[in-house]
Amino acid sequence: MIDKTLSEREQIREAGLKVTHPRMRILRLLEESEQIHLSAEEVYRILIETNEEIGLATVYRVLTQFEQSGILKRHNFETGHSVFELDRGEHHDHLLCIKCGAVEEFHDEQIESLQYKVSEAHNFKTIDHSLTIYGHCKSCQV
Amino acid sequence: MIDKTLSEREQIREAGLKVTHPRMRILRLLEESEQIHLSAEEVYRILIETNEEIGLATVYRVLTQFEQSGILKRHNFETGHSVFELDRGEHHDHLLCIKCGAVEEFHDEQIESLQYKVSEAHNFKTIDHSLTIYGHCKSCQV
DNA sequence: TACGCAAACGATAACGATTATCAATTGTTT
DNA sequence: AAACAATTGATAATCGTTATCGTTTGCGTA
Ligand SMILES: [Mn+2]
Ligand SMILES: [Mn+2]
Ligand SMILES: [Zn+2]
Ligand SMILES: [Zn+2]
Repeated sequence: MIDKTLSEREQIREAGLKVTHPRMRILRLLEESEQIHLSAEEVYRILIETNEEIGLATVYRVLTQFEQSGILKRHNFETGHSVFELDRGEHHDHLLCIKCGAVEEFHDEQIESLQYKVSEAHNFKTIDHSLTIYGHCKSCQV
Repeated sequence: MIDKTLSEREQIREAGLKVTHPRMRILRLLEESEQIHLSAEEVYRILIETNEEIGLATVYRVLTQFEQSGILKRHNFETGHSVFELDRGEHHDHLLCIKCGAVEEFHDEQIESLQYKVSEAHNFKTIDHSLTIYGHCKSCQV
């Protein structure tokens, strides 16, 4: 959950992490990217293109740290690699186009509460859930 | 979708595959296992314990073939590996205990139809979806 | 039943994403 | 500015899975 009034520097501090060049650069990148959902490799590639000398290991490490401190959300779509996005505080689920890779977001309160009901009916204590709809997006239909 | 009246031999034939020893053995194992959801490594380990000389590569290959021909369903829970289960014809989703690994199944027609609505609202053509609730099962709660 | 041959097998190398290692560097506190 | 733990980046290692390839096998045909 991100308080948008916090600067990158403050967010990193709040996470209990030192404010280093790689961390600042990666957080800024996530905030400024057109693409909301980015993989570690994509973040790395963007850094390289910006002539940043940041190692791939650092990218993975920082993304994981940001996830653990709540700055980022990690998603394991069925693409073989994790993707990350800033935690904007509002839970949502995803529609993923299996043709072009486009990701759309949605939130449906009814689905959420029905999930909770299901969970209760099974005496299950929900911690998290993942709902992804796979298919063809509007522009990928024939 | 499995026609339960078909023997293993017939199911494999229907899939357009030769009836080989490894395929028969793996299909039978899936049908006779207490555990509904099994990973490739688990299938391999069970075969080894039964003194079957079936290679790990063959296990992966056969599971994938069975999936492609509709005999099995593959799930990518957030466990780092795929798990497989017989396709019993009735779609369902899962509750996964992150403590003991137990998997429970559920089906909620309301959730299904709401997902369809969401999909429609986004001009999205649904092909598949994956809904998994993560948490603590009844026996893992303090 | 034996033959022929594509299909399938199993050992193992290779792969892609991710994590671990470790010497050198850097941020923060004094 | 010194001191020192935290962090970095190059790279080795790991893990689940897939590709390779010489050998074996299922099965349609003679
Ligand atoms: Mn999202
Ligand atoms: Mn199931
Ligand atoms: Zn698309
Ligand atoms: Zn449990």
